[in-house]
Amino acid sequence: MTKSEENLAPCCEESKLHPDRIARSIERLPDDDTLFALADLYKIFGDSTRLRILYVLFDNELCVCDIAELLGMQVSAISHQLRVLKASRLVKYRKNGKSVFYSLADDHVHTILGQGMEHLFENENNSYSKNGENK
Amino acid sequence: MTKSEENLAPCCEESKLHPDRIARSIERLPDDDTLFALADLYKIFGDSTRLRILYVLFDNELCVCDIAELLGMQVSAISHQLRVLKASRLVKYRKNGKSVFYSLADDHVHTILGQGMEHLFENENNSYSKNGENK
DNA sequence: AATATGTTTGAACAAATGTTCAAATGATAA
DNA sequence: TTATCATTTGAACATTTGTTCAAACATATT
Repeated sequence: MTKSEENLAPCCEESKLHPDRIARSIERLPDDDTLFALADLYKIFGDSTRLRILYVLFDNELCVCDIAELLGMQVSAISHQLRVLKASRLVKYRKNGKSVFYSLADDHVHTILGQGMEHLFENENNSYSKNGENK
Repeated sequence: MTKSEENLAPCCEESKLHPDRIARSIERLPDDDTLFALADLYKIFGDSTRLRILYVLFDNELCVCDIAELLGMQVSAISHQLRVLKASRLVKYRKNGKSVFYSLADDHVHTILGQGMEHLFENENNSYSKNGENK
C-alpha cells in the first residue's frame, strides 16, 4: 500500500467518479526515494550561480579562480557550489599542481539546459518574474 | 561590458594563461534575465511535491482535491503549488462547475523529467542524499 | 624548514521556500 | 436567499539555502 492511499481526506464528489484515473496515476508515480533524488537533481539547476558555472564550463575546462573571476564572485562561493555540482556528478575535475580544473561530466547537462531554454522561449510572455530569483 | 568583467579579484596565475578560454565562456553566457528565468524554471522541478503533481498529471486530467487525495496532502498545499506550476505554464486548467481540472501544458515537461531520470539511473551510486530532500 | 598560492571547509547570517491554518472567493443546489 | 462544496488566498511558522568570513588544507617554490 502506497503512502498515497493513507489519509484519505473527504474529497469532492467528482473524484469518486474516476477511480480508474486515480489508479493509473498512483501506478505511474515513482517511489519516494526516486522522487527525492530527482527533486534534488533539479534543485541544482535551480540556482543562477550554478547555471552560470555550468554555462562557462559548457565546452571549457576552468579552474576555480577562473570561474570566480569570470562571474565576479568569491572563490569560496564558487567552491561551495562546485562541491554540490560534483556530488551530483554534473561536473568532473582534474587536479594539476595547485589548481583544480573543472568541466562538465555529462551530456544530460546540455540536454536539460537545452530543453529548459526551449520551454522558456516558447513562452516568452510568461510570468516567471513573479515568485522568482529576478529582482 | 558585462558584469563578469567587473570585480576582477586577484586570481591564480594559470587563468592569465587562458584569456581565450575565458573570452569564449563570457560570450556563451546567457544574459542575467535569461539566467534568472531559467533558474526559476528548474526550481519548480526541484520540489518533490511539485514533481509528484506533474507525475500524477502525466496523462491524466485531475481536479485539485483528486490530487490532494492521491498524494495524501492538504488541498491548500496542492493549490499553492498548482499556482506556481500554472505561472510557469507547465500546467493548464479547465473549469467545470465547482471543479478545476488540471493537466500538463507542455511536452517539455515529459522531456525534462525523462532526461532527469536518465541522469539519475546512469549514476546509481550517487550521493544525492547528502544535501538533499531525502530524510 | 618557511612562504606563497589555490582550494576547501565550517559556522554564521540573511533571504527564500513549503506547509499549515483560517478566512475569503466562486459556483451550484435547495 | 441560505447552505454547501471546491478552490484560492494571505499570514505565520519552521526549514532550507546561498553567501560571506575566517581558518584550514594541499601543493608548489625558495
